[in-house]
Amino acid sequence: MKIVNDVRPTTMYAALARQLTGEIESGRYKVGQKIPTEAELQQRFDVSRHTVREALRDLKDRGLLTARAGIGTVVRAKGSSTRFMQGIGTLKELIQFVEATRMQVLKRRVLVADEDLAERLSVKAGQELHEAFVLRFLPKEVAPVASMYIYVRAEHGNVLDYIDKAGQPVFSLVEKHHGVRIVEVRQQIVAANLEPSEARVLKARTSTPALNISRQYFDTQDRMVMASVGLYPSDRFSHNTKFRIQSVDEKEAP
Amino acid sequence: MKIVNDVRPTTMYAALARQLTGEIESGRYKVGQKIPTEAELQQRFDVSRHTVREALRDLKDRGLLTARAGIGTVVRAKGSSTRFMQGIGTLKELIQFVEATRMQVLKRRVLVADEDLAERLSVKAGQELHEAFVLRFLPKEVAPVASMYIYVRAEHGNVLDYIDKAGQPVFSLVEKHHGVRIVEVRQQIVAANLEPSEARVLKARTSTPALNISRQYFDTQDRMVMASVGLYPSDRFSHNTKFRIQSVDEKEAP
DNA sequence: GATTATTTGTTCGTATGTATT
DNA sequence: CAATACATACGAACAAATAAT
Repeated sequence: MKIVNDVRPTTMYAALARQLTGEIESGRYKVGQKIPTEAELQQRFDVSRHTVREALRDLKDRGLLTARAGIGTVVRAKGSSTRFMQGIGTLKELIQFVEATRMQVLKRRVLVADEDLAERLSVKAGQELHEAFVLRFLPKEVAPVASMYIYVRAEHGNVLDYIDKAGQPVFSLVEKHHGVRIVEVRQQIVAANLEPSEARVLKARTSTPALNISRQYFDTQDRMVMASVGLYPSDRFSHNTKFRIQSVDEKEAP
Repeated sequence: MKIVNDVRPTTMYAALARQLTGEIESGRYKVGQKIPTEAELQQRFDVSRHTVREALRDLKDRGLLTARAGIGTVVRAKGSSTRFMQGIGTLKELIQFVEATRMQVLKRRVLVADEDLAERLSVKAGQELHEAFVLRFLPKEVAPVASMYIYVRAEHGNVLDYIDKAGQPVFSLVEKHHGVRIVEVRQQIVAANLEPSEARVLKARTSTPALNISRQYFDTQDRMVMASVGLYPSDRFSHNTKFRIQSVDEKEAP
């Protein structure tokens, strides 16, 4: 089992992005201040302007920088601590949610994805999958916060043996046990009404409104590694997000 | 190149992105299938490869495409306008959503927030507010994607005169007209069932499940500047978020 | 299994446009 | 009007991943 916690950048713009991120976090460039121009960065790191722009694009996408023609590129926020629009903090929330709840496995089975399921989980039809049907509970509650189906590929099926014991998200179990790295998570939220059978296991009334939250986890090869489809009754769960923005208009000098 | 929508792109890659989006939505390229190679697109539209890649990058960012070296570029999802409107997980998406829909104002009134509303909107009870009840439509659709109540403080009430004309988010109208700066957005999603009256204006069936999405916009003084409470029927709207995970270098402050 | 062709990914160079000072 | 700085767009070349021979 090989854990590739590969932090060393593989491309030049990734390296540059990392370097700049560090300089922002370390306070060399402060929030509200301008960073050097593209031309200056180009000289300083001896790369082409295109490479500089790719790196800057990365930081912009992550909400750390904003650029305006004629002005320059301004630090919008400094990394890790705050939450940004890109969902960086949302993943942390996801992990926190998992760690704050306990899980009870009700059913297990092995199945082959038909057209419909394959479509919903972003796998090819015919893919063999292991499925677990679980309930999630808050610490002292008797009624579950959510019911959910969890799917992993057949070759990773054994992780489902541990999911109710390890107090960590299923996706990190797969990462640790099988050396894959999750790189992207896609989440879809739709509204639903509880069917009688669903209401029963959730100890809720039939046709209570609920959030249907599906998540799919992808590795570096864009392969679906894990998926979950959950029902969260509206009286027990709400989905909250907070975006911090800083629209840049002007700034006082230091 | 024929552009159907009333939003005219300002740059070539934006035009190309729009064109490709349309071809995916119209079913010319289906989910799971490959689109033409970059070289072919370059020829077909007579632009440089750089321009093609910028357009493809846009679609990838919006989750419609995924590309892999050696394989090609594959349609991952067929975007918005057919059935689902993509939801808002980032500020960029919020602005895109607003620009892609048109707004119809049904009612206006002035009111004073009682305990309950004040609580829900994060203002003090007694605050005077201007309210607009609006519908949001996708281009060419007759049934609205959403109904929503929009609230602004009394001193900014006049912006509600422009919200159906300016093709921009209400919060940026407030920013421009009154010189405030929105710094934080809080969003809450809960599941709901449509009441008969709500179903009527939305042209939907009663007790259709729907997402109830509330957003509150705060300025630098942490003052609620604007708020909205919307109902999004589940057959017309889903809330999609994508987060990319990068190496968690996990160094803690002492 | 090795080689080759195909396709996206990265990197360089250059020029022009647009917004701001 | 001129200088500055980012935005867009053209061109070219090689690398890396994959599929086909």
